[in-house]
Amino acid sequence: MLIKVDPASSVPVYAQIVSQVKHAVAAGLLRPGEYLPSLRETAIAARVNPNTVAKAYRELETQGVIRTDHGRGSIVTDSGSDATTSYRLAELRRLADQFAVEGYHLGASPAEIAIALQSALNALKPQFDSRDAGKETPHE
Amino acid sequence: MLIKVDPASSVPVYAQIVSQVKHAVAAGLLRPGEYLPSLRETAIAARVNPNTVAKAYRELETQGVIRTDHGRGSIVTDSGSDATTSYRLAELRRLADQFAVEGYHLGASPAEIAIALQSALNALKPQFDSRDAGKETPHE
Amino acid sequence: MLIKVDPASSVPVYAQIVSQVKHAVAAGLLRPGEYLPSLRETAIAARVNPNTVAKAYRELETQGVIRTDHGRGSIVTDSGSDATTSYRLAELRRLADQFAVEGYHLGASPAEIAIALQSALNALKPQFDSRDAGKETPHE
Amino acid sequence: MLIKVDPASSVPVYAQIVSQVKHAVAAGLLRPGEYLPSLRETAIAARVNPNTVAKAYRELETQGVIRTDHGRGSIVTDSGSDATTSYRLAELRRLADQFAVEGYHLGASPAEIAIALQSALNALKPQFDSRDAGKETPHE
DNA sequence: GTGGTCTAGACCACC
DNA sequence: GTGGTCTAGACCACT
Repeated sequence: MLIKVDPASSVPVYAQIVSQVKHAVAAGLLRPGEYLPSLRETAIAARVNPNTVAKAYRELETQGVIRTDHGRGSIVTDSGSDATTSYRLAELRRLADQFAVEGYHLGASPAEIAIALQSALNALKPQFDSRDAGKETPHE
Repeated sequence: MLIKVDPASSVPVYAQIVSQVKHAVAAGLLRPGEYLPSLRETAIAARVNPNTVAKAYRELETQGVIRTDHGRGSIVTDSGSDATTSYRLAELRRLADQFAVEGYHLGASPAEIAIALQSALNALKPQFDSRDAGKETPHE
Repeated sequence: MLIKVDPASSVPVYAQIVSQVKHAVAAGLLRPGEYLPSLRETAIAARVNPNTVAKAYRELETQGVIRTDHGRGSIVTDSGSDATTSYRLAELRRLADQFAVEGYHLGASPAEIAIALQSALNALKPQFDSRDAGKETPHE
Repeated sequence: MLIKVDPASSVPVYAQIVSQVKHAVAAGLLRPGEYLPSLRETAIAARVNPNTVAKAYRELETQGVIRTDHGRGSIVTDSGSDATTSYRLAELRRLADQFAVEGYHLGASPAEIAIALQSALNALKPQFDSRDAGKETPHE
């Protein structure tokens, strides 16, 4: 779990950390139940202030990706949001729309856009599989 | 071309305007060559400070979506980015990856994610078609 | 709207501010639509660091008591939580239970406890009335 | 006497234990003179560090709810605070006020709030009765 | 003017 | 050891 940050970027450092942790979880580099590196550890590794990491971890907690036990550390909890289905689908549609529009303005064709997504989904396939197995067929 | 803005959102007002104009262009509500509503008009309609709209228009100009003729107004120029192909594909891949990860954390399945995208692309199909016709068959 | 803070208290300063703003709203000293004093103003008045006030305001925002417009300030929004009824009742019951237990351990009788509550509710009566009027009989 | 703890809660684990013991006493699950489960027992049952339980018991002793006999265990002593009447009433009023304000922000009506309290008091009625009998009619 | 981000560093609470 | 609170002060983004 190695976090790298670009302090010159316009996207806030804490948001970069949030994004990287979410990617790591989705990519299976961090598994549910596993501890995240401690605040200070991450702060040193990423060469940022511990407060900044704290803010990122707080944000991850409100998003339901991790859970923090005071005095012990932060644990990956994620196995899908527990939001209502209707909210999830609406949100998904919103993100899809945004992605499609960005693709359009990049000059890509619908086919190119769809292929790019397939490629991204394939890269995450193992995580989807193991999660969905845990959810839908717990009888194994 | 009606612009609505949520001042309490964490995404800056000017960025909301940028995003809405880009959506309008991608959706064909604003066509290349057409004038945007004037800065002042937009400011009143959206109940925001004219400076904020000015910033949004400036940003759109930087992104190559519109062109501003001093004293006359702003015209839609966009018909796809003129960035290099390799940059476009890399950027597209980055966006796709991000979309896939967000979908994962929302608890959606790969199929649901792909379907959401198809649905969004279909909604924009007319724009893609007319643009691609203009691009690929200039022999007309 | 005067905020006072006891830095020696075991309850965090930011939580003291949250509590005082909520009391002020419930008491009608701050009315929906009104601006809160700015971060810096409050920080100076309460003799605390602006960051501490910022944390309090952020917390009030997540609780739905205020709404913050970037660059403009924070506005009182509260006219009752928009949580689901079942959640509200469960939460209310939890708080009531806690209050009753505390009363027991203070050595108070059930009658004393009920009277103390009536007294507190009476003090807030005008606020309840105006809110409920706005909600239930908007035909006036 | 079964203690359950949520390590991810923002209220400290030791405070959760304190609160639960107080509830148990108020609810009559633990009666004056009775022994609490041993420190170690509780630690194992609640899956927490024995030091944490020790801190909770120390706090309960300070509050006058239990008494610890070295080497023998902890006994419930509580049958109401021995604070002065004026302090008790002031404290009660403070708690009532806080409860009323929280109820207001939850969107509840005064009637709903009062009813929630009655319901909570009724659940504790047997304890109040037996305690008050012991206090007010020691002539038996 | 407003609030937001980040840093540096002290001190505390919890386990 | 862990995370949480608070301060001081710089700098930025938004309106």
